[in-house]
Amino acid sequence: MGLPEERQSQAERRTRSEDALLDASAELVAERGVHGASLASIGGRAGVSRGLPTHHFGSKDALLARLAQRAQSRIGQEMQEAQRTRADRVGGLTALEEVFLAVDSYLEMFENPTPDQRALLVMWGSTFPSSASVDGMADAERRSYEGLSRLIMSGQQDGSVRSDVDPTATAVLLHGLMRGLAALRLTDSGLTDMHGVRETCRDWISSSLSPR
Amino acid sequence: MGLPEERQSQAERRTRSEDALLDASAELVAERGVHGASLASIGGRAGVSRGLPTHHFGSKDALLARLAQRAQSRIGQEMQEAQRTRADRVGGLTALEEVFLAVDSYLEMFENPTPDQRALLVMWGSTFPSSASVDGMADAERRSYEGLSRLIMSGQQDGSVRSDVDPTATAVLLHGLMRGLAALRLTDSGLTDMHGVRETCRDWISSSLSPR
Amino acid sequence: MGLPEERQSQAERRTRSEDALLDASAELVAERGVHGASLASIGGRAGVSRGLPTHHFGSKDALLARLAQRAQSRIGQEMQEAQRTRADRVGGLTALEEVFLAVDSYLEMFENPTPDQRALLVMWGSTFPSSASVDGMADAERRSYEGLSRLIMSGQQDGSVRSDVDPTATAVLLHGLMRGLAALRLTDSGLTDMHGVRETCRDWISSSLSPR
Amino acid sequence: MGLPEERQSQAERRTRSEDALLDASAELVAERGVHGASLASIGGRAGVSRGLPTHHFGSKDALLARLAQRAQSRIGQEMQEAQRTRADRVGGLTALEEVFLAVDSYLEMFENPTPDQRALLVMWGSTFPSSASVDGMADAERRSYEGLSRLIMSGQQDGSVRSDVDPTATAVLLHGLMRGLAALRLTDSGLTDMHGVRETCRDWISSSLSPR
DNA sequence: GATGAATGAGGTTTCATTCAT
DNA sequence: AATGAATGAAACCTCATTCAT
Repeated sequence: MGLPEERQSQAERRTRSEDALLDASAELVAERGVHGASLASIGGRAGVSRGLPTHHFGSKDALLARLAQRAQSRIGQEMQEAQRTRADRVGGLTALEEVFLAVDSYLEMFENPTPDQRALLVMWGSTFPSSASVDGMADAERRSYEGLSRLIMSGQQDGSVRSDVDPTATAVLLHGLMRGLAALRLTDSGLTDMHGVRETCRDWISSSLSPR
Repeated sequence: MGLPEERQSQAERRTRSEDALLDASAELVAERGVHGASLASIGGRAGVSRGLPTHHFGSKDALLARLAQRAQSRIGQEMQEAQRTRADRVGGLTALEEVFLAVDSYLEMFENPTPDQRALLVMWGSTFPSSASVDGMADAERRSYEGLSRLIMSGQQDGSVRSDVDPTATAVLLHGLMRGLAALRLTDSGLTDMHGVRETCRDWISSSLSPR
Repeated sequence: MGLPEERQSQAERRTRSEDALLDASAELVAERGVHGASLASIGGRAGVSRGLPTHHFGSKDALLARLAQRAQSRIGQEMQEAQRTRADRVGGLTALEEVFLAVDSYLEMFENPTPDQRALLVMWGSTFPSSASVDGMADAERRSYEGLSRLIMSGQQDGSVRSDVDPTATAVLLHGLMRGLAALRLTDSGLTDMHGVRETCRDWISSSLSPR
Repeated sequence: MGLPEERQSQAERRTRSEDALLDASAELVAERGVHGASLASIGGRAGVSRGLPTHHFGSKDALLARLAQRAQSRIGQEMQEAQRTRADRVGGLTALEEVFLAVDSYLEMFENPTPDQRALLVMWGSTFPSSASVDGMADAERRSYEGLSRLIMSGQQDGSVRSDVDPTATAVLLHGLMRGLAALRLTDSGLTDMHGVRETCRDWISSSLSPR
């Protein structure tokens, strides 16, 4: 009620198109990389015309930025979901347990990554050249690292993390570990024992951060 | 003696040309990425003609493969050098100390990476898409991971590494950690405290792998 | 009275929309040229939808033709106005005085041209290529030239113009002079002394056409 | 002698290509306008590939600038030629006679304009929009107008031009007249009596500038 | 009457590669 | 061995136009 039906229909059509385009983009970026995913191929895979991607998003950069944004927000939701599920089961979580869970649920995703997740990592890889960037990527990376840093500091306050670790360096290390492992998983599909790696991760975090 | 001088200088000139081209390639790949480094720009940066890169290497893929190869071998040499230097100073190294050193000297490189080192990581980033590859990259990655794995197993034999760790999973973890941290350094030039991260790394390895 | 009020307001709204679109078109054609003025930008500048220009005028060519027509008719009215004003002040005008006035009032317009006037000249400039045309432009140009020609002939009859001038060639000359000077004014906004040029024009016409 | 033959051949080939491309550009700009002359069509008309125009000139703007430059220099040469021929015949020319000749030889060109000449005028027409320009056009126009202005002043010194005319305003007027008449010739190919117009021009200049 | 989603042709530009010199 | 002229495919983007709402 409120809006005339036609309006809704137009908006719906637009939303549907955009979602289809972002889905297609995610697949193609995951398969062929940022550069290999041409706007024409994206249109084709989405079942629309070659010109629609530009028409809707204005430019390829804008499309990629939107894709990154969507993937980041979905990953964030999934990780919050994992936190909530776990908290419901075992009651309150210590900060250290939250660190565990953050790393572990991230790695779990990459056992069977969705196109969005793969695409996001591919886009991350495409930002290694010094003059390259994907809009919104740097910010999201910083947020991720800062979140870890805060978590560690609050762990030092609630006693679940040793007080003599450097929160900043530790956050960088965890961040690098997560991205690096996820990337290895993408490049080496023969890396089947991701599960064992996740366990080892947990042990490392425990032995390095738990109070003796 | 042996070859006529003229011949020698021909070969020398060729070698010099190739090195200049690879140097230029490394810089440009580091700056603009694999795709952004055009053969024409490589020729230009090397101070030679547009056609020479193709003439020498046959194709862009071949040039990139050669660049990857050179960078890998240089990095390998530098790491062996570090091992040797250290061994000379303190006598024999335990396997665990070799692991320390492998990770630490790798991270040290990326405090001030050469164009070769940056380029190699950029090329690694460009292999994240499922259908992408740089010739020789996958093999080198596997060798790196297998070397770590062997090192850990020999550490379990010489007693410097706890016997209950999984060598495979641990090698993957270390490998991912190295690549991930190096990549973070490239993407976030504000990441100034790489030194602190290296120390934290040593602590993690120690508390996770040393016998209690 | 007559039409129901609703009908009238519908028609009025349509007229207002069209005028707004033509105003926007004039501005954009003056700024960016015939090709640079896209239908979408015209809709945007007029504060309506992207689709309305096509909806109202059917095609871009038709819109441009309407714009040309409106601008021509406005310019014609303004010049007639000038004639009438002058005639009221000094009584009857000789044909030579009418020629003076035609040229002078045209040039006066281009001291501070309206978007319509600029746009019309821009459209004239876009007809220089041999295969180009703007509907209605050629006819209007011919009418302008023929009017001048007739004026000169009637000047020869009323004695205000020398009898040995060629009316046709003179009309062409005057026509070219008007367009050329207006165009210079558009391309060289530093051409500040249009006023002096107008005076010089009057002198030229006088010394070339007045009986000795 | 001097350069090795191969070098010459390469350079020759390049020169030939560029000339062919500029010739084709002139034709197509004259026919279809600056915008209608696509790089692909230029390549096609020149009998080379679609990509060559950009390859040689870098961009469409650069190509147009080169075309304008070539046309301007050719026109300049042709007008100097006319001056020289005339001076040889009748001995020294007064400044007023040089003005005559400048205007007359320019108009003579446009009785049967070459593609270069047509193209240059078409490019001039494409600069009427306020945000449009062709590199080098504005400068050339200013030089043309300044040359006329200087000519008139020197006519006032040698006594061939009346001392009470304003050299600046007169130069503007002549410049506008030349451009305007040439443009009329282009737009109205039915304007057959260009010859009569040229004579009328001479009379106007004479009666307006000659001392009484 | 009006909107704006969608199409697809066409434009400029970049670039790896081929080849004559 | 080396140059650079030439090709042609493919990329991104703009835009007039069509059409469902």
